[in-house]
Amino acid sequence: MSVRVRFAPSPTGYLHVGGLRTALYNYLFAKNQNGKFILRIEDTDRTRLVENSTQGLIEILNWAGIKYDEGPVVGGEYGPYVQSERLDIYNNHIKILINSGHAYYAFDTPEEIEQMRKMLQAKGLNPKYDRRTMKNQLTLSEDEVQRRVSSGEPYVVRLLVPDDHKIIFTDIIRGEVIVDSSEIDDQVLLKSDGYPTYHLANVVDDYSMKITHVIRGEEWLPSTPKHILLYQALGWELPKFAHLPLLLNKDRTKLSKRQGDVAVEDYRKKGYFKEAIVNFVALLGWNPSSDREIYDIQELIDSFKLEKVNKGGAVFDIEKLNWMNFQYLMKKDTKELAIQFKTILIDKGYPEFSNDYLEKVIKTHRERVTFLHQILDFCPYMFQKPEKFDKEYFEKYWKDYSLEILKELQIKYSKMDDFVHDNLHKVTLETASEKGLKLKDIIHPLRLVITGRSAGAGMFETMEILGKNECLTRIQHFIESYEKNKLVF
RNA sequence: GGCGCAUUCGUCUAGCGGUUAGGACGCCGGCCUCUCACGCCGGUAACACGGGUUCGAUUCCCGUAUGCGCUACCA
Repeated sequence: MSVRVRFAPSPTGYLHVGGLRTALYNYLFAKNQNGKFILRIEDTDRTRLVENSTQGLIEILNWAGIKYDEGPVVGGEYGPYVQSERLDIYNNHIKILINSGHAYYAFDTPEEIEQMRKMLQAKGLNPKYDRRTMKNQLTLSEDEVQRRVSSGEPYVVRLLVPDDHKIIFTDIIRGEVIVDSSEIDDQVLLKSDGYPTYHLANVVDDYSMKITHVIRGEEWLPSTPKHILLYQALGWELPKFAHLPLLLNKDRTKLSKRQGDVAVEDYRKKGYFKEAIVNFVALLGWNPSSDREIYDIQELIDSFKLEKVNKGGAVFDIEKLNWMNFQYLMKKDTKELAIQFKTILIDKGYPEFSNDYLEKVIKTHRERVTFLHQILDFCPYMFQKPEKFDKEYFEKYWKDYSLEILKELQIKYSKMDDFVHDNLHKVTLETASEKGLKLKDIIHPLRLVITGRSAGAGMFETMEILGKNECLTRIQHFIESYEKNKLVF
């Protein structure tokens, strides 16, 4: 039987990085096994729906390169893939469960249930639904039940959980898990608004969509026995289960807002590459037992093994993500980066630079930043003349002879035919020797004049990229300002 | 509270009875150097605890502790 897995988010907001990892592991497993990856939207909670979030979910998944084989928009033979469009299917199964005695109608109001729980808690008992004392199909007469249902009185349908029954299942990641059914509440399967709960919809859909492996977050581990009861009640074969460890904050609580960004979209906006996020998140809770850290998506697919997923939660460490982003910044093709960078510049209102120029700037500066967009902050002087000059740097390196040398260089540079690194180095070094100075005695003041700052790429590389005209203009401009005592710091 | 799951350097992890417990991020130091970086070299730092099993436990079993999850007409 060919592998079929699904990612089944609720459209209640943005995709969480934990959700991204769940989706990714499903995807990696499917592709590794030559199976199908399905996207299903679980929108049965009408109160938490967030408009357009399905669209956002799909968009961010596409951005990350996690393509689904079946799901909303693309369709597939087991659709529809949105639960609110499958209500008939759930209702049919509810009827089957009621008729077979595995589920029953219940008519209690929320207040009555609340009261029951309080009473049980007061007695120190488990606040489970007490099916023997509440208003339901088991305590009411058949006629009464019929009357209430057909009169349109609100009702829910609950799963009749057997007493004292050990539920044992094997989780691919965790091994054998045993839960006693007496711990399990008579779960609501159909809500009074006519929508199914997660438990029912999930089981029915997984079965009818022929899902072979249920790969989901650890928070679902405690409800897996409920699902198994449902499979058994419906006489269905169980899928295999794999419960993924949680993603954690720095303080080891479940990853949440407040302690940093959790939406994938936030990271995208900050300038993280999708390759970095996918690579990073993939290695949170799993790795191919190798010393390598950098993997492209195909390599992840090729080496992915569910059995090798860790059991313990993993802290989302932004420092390592940053390092990984840097790795991809260094690795990526500069042509592609230049195109991206161009849009960043345009957004910030800069004039258009040639791709060739941008590529050169990127090549010489990317090793100094974490994000592509930071190049602009790091070397704004590559895109506009320096307006201010670093005072500390000036005071440290500008000597009484510096102006004289600068004027000499101005003349020498202006006579150069080939304004390239090696020639600039040669000419500048000659000047230094003539004056009995070291190269760096000249380079620092020169850097100040050309860039206004103390930090930057190699001076001669920088000058070569800026070009002869631009450099001479900047030197001239500096001399004028300096002599008029109009330098701005 | 009950139930479940987990526990190797600060963090991500390798390890599947015998290892000087390895790698990566971070941090610290050095080298390189025109600055800032990159890079290179080196350092720091871990098997939660207590019992077993065994010739031998990080590894297997049982407790304890701690953490997390679930305990909804939310998923």
